[in-house]
Amino acid sequence: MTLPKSFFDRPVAEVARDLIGVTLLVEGIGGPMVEVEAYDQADPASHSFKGPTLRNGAMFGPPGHAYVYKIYGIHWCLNFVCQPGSAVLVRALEPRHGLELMQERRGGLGERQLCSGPGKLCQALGVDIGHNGLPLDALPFELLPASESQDVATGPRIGITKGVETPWRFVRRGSPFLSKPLS
DNA sequence: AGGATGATTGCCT
DNA sequence: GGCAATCATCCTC
Repeated sequence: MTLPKSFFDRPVAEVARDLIGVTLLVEGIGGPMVEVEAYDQADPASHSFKGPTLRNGAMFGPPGHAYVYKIYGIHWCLNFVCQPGSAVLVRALEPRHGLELMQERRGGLGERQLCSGPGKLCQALGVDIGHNGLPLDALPFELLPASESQDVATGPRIGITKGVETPWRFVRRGSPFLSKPLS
């Protein structure tokens, strides 16, 4: 069964860690997540740091919904809203379901390059602003718990200039599908 | 009303 | 390793 909204109504770093290994499907396309990052309102790197705005509105809505935004005018990024002002950015997953469609959307690339980054993942899964605010416990989303315990490692988040000291990047240790090695 | 900027990616040297 | 692409949002005047 797909994860209930209550799964997200917890401290964001805890949710982020527990999401490693959880299978994310959008219209049946996706696979187990191997890299996520946590952001909360006290965090200067977070979109929610300065309070609600038009863009980040979903981050202040109820837990268990999607927050989608466009970055650099080009790429979409998918987040899972947790407690108010906090969310988990989905950065990479292991392509397992719907490989053919993912490759078509991404331009016929190898498996390693299909979902190894937040923008790539959204392109491969067909996520865009139309998904902003949608509940995560209903179609087109499915979130299926991992069947085995996961070897999770943490490190500094990618691509931020503030809040760099908060080690809220969570990865499946040794996964070949990360956006970057842990370092 | 105008300008700086970004939780990125891919192409070029 | 360096940098351009591309634009809605947000902040300042």
